[in-house]
Amino acid sequence: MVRVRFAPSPTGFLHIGNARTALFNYLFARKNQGKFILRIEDTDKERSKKEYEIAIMEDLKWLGIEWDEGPDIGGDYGPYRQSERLNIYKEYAEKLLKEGYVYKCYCTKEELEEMRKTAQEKGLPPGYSGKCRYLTREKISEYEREGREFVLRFRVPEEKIEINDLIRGKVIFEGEHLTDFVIMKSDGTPTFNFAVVIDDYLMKITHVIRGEDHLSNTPKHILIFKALGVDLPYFAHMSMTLGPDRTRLSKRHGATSVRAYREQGYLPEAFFNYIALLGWGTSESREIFTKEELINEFSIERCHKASAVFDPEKLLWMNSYYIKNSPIDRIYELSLPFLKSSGLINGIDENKKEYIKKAISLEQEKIKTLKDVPYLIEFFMKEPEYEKENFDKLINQETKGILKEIVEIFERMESFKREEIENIVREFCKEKNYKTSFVFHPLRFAVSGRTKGPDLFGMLELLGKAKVIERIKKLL
RNA sequence: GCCCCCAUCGACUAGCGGUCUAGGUCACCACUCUUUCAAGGUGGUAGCGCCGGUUCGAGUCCGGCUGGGGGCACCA
Repeated sequence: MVRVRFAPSPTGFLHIGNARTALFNYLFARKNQGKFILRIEDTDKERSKKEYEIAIMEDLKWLGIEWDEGPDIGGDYGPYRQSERLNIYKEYAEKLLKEGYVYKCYCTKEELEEMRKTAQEKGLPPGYSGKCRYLTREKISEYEREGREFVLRFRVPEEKIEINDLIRGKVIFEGEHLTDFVIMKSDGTPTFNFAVVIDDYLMKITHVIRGEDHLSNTPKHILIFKALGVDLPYFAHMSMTLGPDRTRLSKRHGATSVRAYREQGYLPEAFFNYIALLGWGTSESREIFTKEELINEFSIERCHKASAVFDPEKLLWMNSYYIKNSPIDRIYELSLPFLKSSGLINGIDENKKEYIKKAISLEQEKIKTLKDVPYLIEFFMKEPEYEKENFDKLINQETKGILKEIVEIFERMESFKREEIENIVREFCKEKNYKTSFVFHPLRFAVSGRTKGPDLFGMLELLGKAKVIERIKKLL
């Protein structure tokens, strides 16, 4: 049984790069009929916030990434919040201490700082020198008497460590480049490197799929797995998500949280689809996939080794593509929050529902994000404002005359259907020998206050005879 | 500084030794459709980082260089 996990730390909103990691794990789990587990890595007490934990879960759900085990729904291998597993880490740390895999280190911040400096000068990694590795009994009791705090460090052996990465193949690290690292902090909480291993082991994780930034940490994890005497999971280190300047995508690059895109009016399925294409692709370079298709097509072997630049432009295109191809009911529902916050509508007015839906559908092909909707249909809901520049360009004695005649024609019409309006207006142009555009443009402007907009006749029909006539007359 | 990973159009990618005069998508440009704006259609600009090898033959295999990224914390 495949078991994978996504383990975010709740120090901010769900980041695009993390969302992609979650997605790949999710796809892999579903593809293999396995379990997808959500674990919250909140051992950093300073930066972890409950509200971010909630936000991350909300955004995952919004994306359609649902988990089988997690802090909110539980599971057989809980708890799923690291802050609630502290005694577990302590237990295993003591076991490793007893067995000699780790030792107590009493070094102070200053001593460590000094060590880093000299190590750097010697061309060694800026890590730990092993000072406390073989302390004498006397020295230990002396430190204890002083009341010095200690951390637990892993005794790194000088041996080759080999990773068989599912994406990268064989990766070899020389043990000598690793220095003794901390597994338990002086406050009794585990470090990330220790907690992941304990959790992955106890939660029976079979495949560790995570970002490439963890590749260099993996030797440490392997060392701990070995010290524990347990089997290694499979490792798969996926490429990073970069900003346009090819550095790791971060706040500097603007909107990098899933939440921001959600609030900007992106559809979850568009975001889901786009992000799957970052560092992964099919042999046909297909672009559009449903969630089910993605689950079907996904394979870890097709994951790219090279990192991928996040391209908001392409996401925008994909979003508009999904909007164009979604049923109007869905677009309507998704647009409601945006219509409300723009003040265009208050509650859900059932009477207006069909009207709004039609308005949206007239503009559907033009919507790039849901946030565009209020502006695009605004003039269907309230009186237009006439911009002076266009007014001067389009409304003059001659066009006023034309509009007057049009009003008269409209007034004589019994019904006011798109086809009829178009026929009658075109006929009018022909009779009077006007170029159609010479009539259409002022007409559009008169009823909508805009020079751009949806299909003119569809717009007139939806607005309705009375409204159309009223608006034109008001202008004359 | 040391270690690790990576390298096809501006971006995402297809390509797993000959079928590549390197294909698709976004963006860009032109044309087209048209009542505006879009959308759509058609076409176009643009790429195998460099140097050596291996081979009858290299984008594809190997090595080096260069370039980019990541890691080396009592952050995760």
